[in-house]
Amino acid sequence: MQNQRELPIALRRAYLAMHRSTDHVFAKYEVTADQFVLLAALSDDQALTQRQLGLRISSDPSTVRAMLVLLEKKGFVERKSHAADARAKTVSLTPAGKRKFNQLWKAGQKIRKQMYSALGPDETEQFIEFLNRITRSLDNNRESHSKSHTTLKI
Amino acid sequence: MQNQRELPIALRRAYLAMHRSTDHVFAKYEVTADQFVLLAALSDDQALTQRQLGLRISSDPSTVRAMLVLLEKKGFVERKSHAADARAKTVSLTPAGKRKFNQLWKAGQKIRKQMYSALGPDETEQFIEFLNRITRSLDNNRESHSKSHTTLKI
DNA sequence: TATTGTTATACTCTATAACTATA
DNA sequence: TATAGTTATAGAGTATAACAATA
Repeated sequence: MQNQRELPIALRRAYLAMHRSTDHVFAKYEVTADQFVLLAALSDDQALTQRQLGLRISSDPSTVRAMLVLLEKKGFVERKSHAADARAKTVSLTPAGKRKFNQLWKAGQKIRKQMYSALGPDETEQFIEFLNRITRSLDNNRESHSKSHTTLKI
Repeated sequence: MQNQRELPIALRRAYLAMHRSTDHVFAKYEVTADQFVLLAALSDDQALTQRQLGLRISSDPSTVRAMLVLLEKKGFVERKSHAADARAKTVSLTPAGKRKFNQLWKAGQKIRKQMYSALGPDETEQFIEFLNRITRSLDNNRESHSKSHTTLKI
């Protein structure tokens, strides 16, 4: 184990560089990088419950709600009560939300290209695997703190 | 270039996992993960100016100031006017700040160990290099937007 | 003229705890 | 009893723009 600081610092720097570049590019579309991540999660599926959405984007229920309220105001998402479970709400993109997501996807192209071109194809694959291993190693940690290991059926 | 979402998402997840685990562990010490990063930057050197500190921890001048105000209130850092440059201020750890940093360093040991043990020694080195390449590829982008390329003499 | 830092301000994300309604 | 989501509340980090003092 080399210098014990290097890895965390490098991870932080890379993430922040990505996050801020993204925020910067998306500023004129009036959407944050985090909101984009939320829209992207919804663009995959027809609809998700708030809880599912929170798991996808690694955010708290109350954080998810705060974000949804902002995005609802802008008209990009809509919430309906879930057909089968009256406690739950399903979240989905509005047509305007889909258009916005497509815009953002294009606007973000340059950044993604920069990131991918920093690594060769094999390296990219390996890099992603490393990231996922890091994530798993830390998630194992948090399991012992969280209550429900049950309903992770995403 | 495979699925264009995978890399950014994996990077985000890994960073957030690290950041939140760290925040969680440090909560009882009443220091955030970001504040820890600032203290760590100061623990290397005798003193830094606020501007230098901002470059180290990838933060805005006004963000740095906000963080320093909080840490000053807790008695962990002190600011003095710079001997040679009356505009600048030098920031350094107080004795209490050094003690706190040492505490935090120990408290964070488990998380660092988890991260490093997810990768072998060679993999770790490679992973850090990949991260740095990603960072550089994005920083090149931002150069064109920022004013001063001159004084990056850290 | 350029740079260091401050101030005022505002916004997003985050988190906790108590709560309602439903399962 | 457990779960989905809300509410109230608070705090941290972030960023911008105008500013004073100094280089």
